[in-house]
Amino acid sequence: MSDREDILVGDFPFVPKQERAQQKRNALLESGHMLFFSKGYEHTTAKEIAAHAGVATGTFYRYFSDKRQLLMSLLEDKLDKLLPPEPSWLSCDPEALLASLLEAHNDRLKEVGLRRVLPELLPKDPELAEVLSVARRKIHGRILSGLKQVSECGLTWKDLDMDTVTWSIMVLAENGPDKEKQSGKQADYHELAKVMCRMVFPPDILKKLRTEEKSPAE
Amino acid sequence: MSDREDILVGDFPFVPKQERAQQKRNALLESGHMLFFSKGYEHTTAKEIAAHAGVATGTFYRYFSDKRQLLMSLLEDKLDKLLPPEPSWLSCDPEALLASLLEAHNDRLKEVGLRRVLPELLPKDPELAEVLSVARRKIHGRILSGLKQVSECGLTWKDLDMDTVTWSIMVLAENGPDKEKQSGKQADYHELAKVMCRMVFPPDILKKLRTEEKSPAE
Amino acid sequence: MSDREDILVGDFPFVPKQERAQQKRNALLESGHMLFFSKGYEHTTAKEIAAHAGVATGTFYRYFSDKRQLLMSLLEDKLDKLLPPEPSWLSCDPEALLASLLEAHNDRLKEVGLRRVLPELLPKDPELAEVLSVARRKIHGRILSGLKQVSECGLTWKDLDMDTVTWSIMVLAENGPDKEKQSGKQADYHELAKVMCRMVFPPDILKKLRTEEKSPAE
Amino acid sequence: MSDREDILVGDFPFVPKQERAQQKRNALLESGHMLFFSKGYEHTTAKEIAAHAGVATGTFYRYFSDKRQLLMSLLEDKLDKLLPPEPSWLSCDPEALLASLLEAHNDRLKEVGLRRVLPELLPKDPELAEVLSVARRKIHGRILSGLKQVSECGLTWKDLDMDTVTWSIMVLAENGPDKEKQSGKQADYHELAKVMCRMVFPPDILKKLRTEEKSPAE
DNA sequence: GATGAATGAGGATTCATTCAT
DNA sequence: CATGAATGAATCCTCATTCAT
Repeated sequence: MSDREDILVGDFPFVPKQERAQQKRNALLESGHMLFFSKGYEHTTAKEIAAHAGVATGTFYRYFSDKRQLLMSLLEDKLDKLLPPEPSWLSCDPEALLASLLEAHNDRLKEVGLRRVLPELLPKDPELAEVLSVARRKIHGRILSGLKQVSECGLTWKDLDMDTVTWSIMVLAENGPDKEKQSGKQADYHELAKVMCRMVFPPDILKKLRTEEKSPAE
Repeated sequence: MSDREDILVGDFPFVPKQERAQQKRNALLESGHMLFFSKGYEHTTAKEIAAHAGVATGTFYRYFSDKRQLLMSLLEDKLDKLLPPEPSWLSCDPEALLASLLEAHNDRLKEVGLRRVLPELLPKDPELAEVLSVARRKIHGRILSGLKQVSECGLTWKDLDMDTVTWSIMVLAENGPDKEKQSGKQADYHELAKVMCRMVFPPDILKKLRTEEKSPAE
Repeated sequence: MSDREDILVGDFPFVPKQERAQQKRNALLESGHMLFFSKGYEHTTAKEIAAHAGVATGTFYRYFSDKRQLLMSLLEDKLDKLLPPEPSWLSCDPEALLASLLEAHNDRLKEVGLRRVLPELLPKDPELAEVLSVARRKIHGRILSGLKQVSECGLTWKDLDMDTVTWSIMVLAENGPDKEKQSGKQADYHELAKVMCRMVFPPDILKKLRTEEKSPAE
Repeated sequence: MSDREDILVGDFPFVPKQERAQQKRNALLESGHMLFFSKGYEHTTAKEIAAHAGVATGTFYRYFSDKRQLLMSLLEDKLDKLLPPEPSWLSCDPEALLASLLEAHNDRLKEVGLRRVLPELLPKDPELAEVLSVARRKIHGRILSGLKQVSECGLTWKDLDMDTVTWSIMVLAENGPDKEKQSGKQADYHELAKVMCRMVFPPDILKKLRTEEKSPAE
């Protein structure tokens, strides 16, 4: 890939094997993702994935031991990207924070893509279930840790269990945007953020937080 | 079927054909339900359902044209039972009301059983999606109508959109109890009810409601 | 069946079992015939035959040991009816005779109905093949015997083998009328009769025969 | 593929994929042909065909979408080979000509092999019927065209319809040789040729034709 | 005798996975 | 390493036949 190499070898297969391989692997992952999402896991054949990725059927099995493993690789990829950033409610407008939390949902569209296939597999695949469970616990933990910070400052409802609140936020965020077609009635982002904030902050405190948040900027 | 006959023949095999047939049909529905729930739709074969119901493979096809049709029958059965009763927040302790709403979830265990298979099929089956969508709209409408009553009395938060609140309640109720295994962290009923109430009522009004509710009993 | 019985029992199930049974048996045969003809043997189910005959599935098996046996019964019925009458070429206009031979084909429509299913079964069923073979030999024999009469009078071509001629007539008659759709070009009855006569009689003899034939009537 | 290569590599497994595939496809066609012929279409399973061709069940479906398609391919193959050569009655002994026409029957054994399954399928499969009809029309046309030549020279019977004669020849040729088992009485080639000639030529003309035909050779 | 529900073997077809080239 | 043909187990579904009522 260095200049010299280019000069020496010209255009000859200069893409290192590794790189080519990675390309193929990724193409397969992409194809798998898209096809699993659009047709479901069982209805997607290895042949299709390979064809869609532009490789031969057999090649699929050079990169993945089987269909399931491709799915697992997909999960590893995606689950990491799902982890929301450690939220710090105090440093910004809480509603704005939730905006980002819900915006993270855009990337979560992909996860939902995976959620599409999970119900199909979870009961048959305890390992998969475990992987997923771990991921959700991680997310839960991160949200909870943020809530605890504000909670310790006495800024949250005293009578609500932060654990339950955390769980509620998570569930609402997960089911929010794209479930619209199922419910017929879609939740709008802004209103949803307000409802979530209400679960966390008493109205007066929230008002103060939103005001203060502007001050530091001054 | 007359009284006398009953006395004379007791329970002797006189069950009418129709009844026998219904029994079998139900056995198949039951088996389908359980197997779809525990193994997923795709992983359940007609043969298995039949075997589990104690009949031969061919018998399955006497009662259902195929797996999908069994699922649809299951849905028709269950969806009706899912409709929560029109809630009247004023006539009782709101938290108690939510208790019942969440308790209705026990029956909903079955629905959740179905929900288990729905994500697997919804994208592939627009008809199914429509059926489900109608059902959810019905539920949403019923909850919302209850909220509007209290809202018109000025008892709810003025700054929250009741539609969004309705949707949140529905989602939380749906995902509540049995998702525990996926989230690792389970929501406890009582706390969940409190959170839900907070989305609807300002704390002082809720207190009043709960107190008043006792008065009539006095 | 006696008068007295009629008087005694009035209108009560007075159709003797035997008669009722015969009716059903015939209904089944009819239905079998029609369905085998229109859908083929393999594609016709016992259930269909029964339904079409207005009886229950099980009843089918009271009258016939199985589907095949119904077919055999059908054959016995039909094959007899196929036997053409002993032809006597001298007693009438040969072409008129062939008219009747070919007209007998109208009734043979039914046989052709059977021919429809035969190719399907012959290779699997040597017994059936034998039955059919016997029938064809019978027909062949009868035609041949007629030809021999005129042949012995020296009225036929001397250089043709009557056996072959017989066979040709039979084949042409069998494949004649209704095969039209397959050949696209249909044979017309009258012309076909002329061709057949040419295989048997020299033109001058035929002319004489047709003239003489009128004389006796005078 | 150069000469040298051939010499060097000999017959080493260099058979191109295509060739191997063709081999298999042909094996399947062969097996299908033989089995359809010996057991009938309905009684032959895809599995059997595959087994007989020495491949696995699934392989069958790589080459043919289903049983029916294999049959259609068979037809395409065979029907072309069935077309008899344009006959020219004047250039040779008519009976010799018919010899060849009937000898073409050897290849027709195969077609008859197909005819074996056709009656089974024709009524159920209009497309198949059409294909066959076209083929028969072609054959009919070719025979007729030959007859017209001699007819225009005034060499044929004046009172017979050449169309009907054509049709008769075709039918006799088609049903000739292998129907023996059904009729019990088989037509012998030579005699059959004589009968056919009689349908076309008056005896004296035929004699002349056969004599003339020798002169040119002198 | 009649009924029709139940049976289960059997055929068509698909697809994950392997392996010779 | 890539290829894609081959495999054959597994599924869906049908239907001839039986048998309890």
